[in-house]
Amino acid sequence: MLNERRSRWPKALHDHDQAIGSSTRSKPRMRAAVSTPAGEARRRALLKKAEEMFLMHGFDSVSIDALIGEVGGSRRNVYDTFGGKEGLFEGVVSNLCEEYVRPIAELEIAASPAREALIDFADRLLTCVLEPRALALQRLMIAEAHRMPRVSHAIFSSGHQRVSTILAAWIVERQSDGILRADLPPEELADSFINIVITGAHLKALIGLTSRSSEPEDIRGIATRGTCLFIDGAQSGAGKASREP
Amino acid sequence: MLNERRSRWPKALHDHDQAIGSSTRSKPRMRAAVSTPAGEARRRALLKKAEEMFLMHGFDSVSIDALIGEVGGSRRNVYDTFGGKEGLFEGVVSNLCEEYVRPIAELEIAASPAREALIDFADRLLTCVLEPRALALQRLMIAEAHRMPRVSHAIFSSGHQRVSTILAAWIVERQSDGILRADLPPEELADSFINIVITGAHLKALIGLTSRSSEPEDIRGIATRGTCLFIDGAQSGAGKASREP
DNA sequence: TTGGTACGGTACGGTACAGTACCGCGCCCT
DNA sequence: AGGGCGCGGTACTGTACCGTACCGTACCAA
Repeated sequence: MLNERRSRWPKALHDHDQAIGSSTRSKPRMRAAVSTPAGEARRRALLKKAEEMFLMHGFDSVSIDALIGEVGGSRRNVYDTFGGKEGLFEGVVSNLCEEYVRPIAELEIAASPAREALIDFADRLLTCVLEPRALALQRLMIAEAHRMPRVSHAIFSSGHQRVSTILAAWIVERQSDGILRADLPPEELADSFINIVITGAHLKALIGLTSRSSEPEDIRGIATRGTCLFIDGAQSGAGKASREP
Repeated sequence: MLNERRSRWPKALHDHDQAIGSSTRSKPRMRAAVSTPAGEARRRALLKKAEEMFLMHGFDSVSIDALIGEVGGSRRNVYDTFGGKEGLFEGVVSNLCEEYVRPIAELEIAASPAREALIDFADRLLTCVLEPRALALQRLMIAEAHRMPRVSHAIFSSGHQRVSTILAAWIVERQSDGILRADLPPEELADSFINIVITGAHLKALIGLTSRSSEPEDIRGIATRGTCLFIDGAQSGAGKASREP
């Protein structure tokens, strides 16, 4: 039916790995996990190069032969270390996700002044999101969503959820300070802010439509302009003529 | 090196197709273009099924055998009619692009009242963009951007450019009416509007993060809320405290 | 009727890849 | 020093697919 390489792969290596040292048969050549420091170094080298190649070309277009040709070593080693191509891919994606999500989860917003705090927040968030590796990872997740739907979903929603929560908490306080209008729920304001400031540039960059953004000054400009418009619409006292029950 | 099936394909069929009926040699079995009405019907059936399968699974994961298995006929016919798998793909994508871009290019905005006109515009635009087939096409373009960068680029930029132009023209008039603030360039306001109202939902839908949007009432809600915030920030008289030279 | 044409079915050639088996070398530990 | 283990290199097996060649058949026109 469909191409979908995976259909050819046997379920080996993980269905009957009850014992390693017992060796009831001769020697099934089932090498143990990484032990040697040299092995660990090779493992890291494989991961590093595989990461680069997967990010650049996607899962299907990278063959283990090509990887071996770049980083050296033998195919056998890849299978023993990662359990196959998918295992390698999962290792790569796992590392990348952690690397991508951490700085976003650690973002904070200064309490005041509101405008500068928001601009700064948007600036740092945009910088995280528009990082070339981050963009490549997200393209990879979109392209390979059918292969790992859970992870693909998680990486986007966790990032967005986290940011939205941080921002909504900050907005609640600004609302009680009387700085931001209180007639809109903080979650909606947070999402609007993200949409205004982040998502446009994000989508353009994902698609590759952007000419040369992701330069720090461009990011600063996007953050500043978006924040201004948002504050004008969200500050206390706005909404006199445009809201209806 | 890399998988990239295309590297195996010869350049045939389009490099030396000077004459069809001349047949200086015996019979190279180069069948003519579609002539029979039955042939046309089969051609359309092939396009239709190929479109569905490409949209669902992407280029690489659809084999001509699978297509033939679904729609009947022989592989030979596909090669004679479309000149190979890539020709078939281009035909599919070409049809889809036209179908996708036309309603967007035909969008218009009522002159007034501003709020309702914007909401209505956003509503119709969102409806176009969030159409399941449109989303599938865009995912396909993202996934296959390396195969047809020109088309992939064009479909996004033409849509965005067109919308931005329409909107900017409308904004200019509202600015001269004194309804919208005139201290910001209309293009910037137009892009901000698109970001607020369209892009967030668009990106979420592309990624598949959205739970059940693209229902008409959801789209209406997104359009309404986004437009309200935009108008509050963009209407004349806003920006008293947040802009700086 | 007869010849040609359009088309379906099958087989073939060629390529690429995943995963496995086997051989042999060098290093480390005992 | 010696044996085992880790590991690289190569060959092999099996699968999938693209593109083409060949053959047989149904249908249409002269």
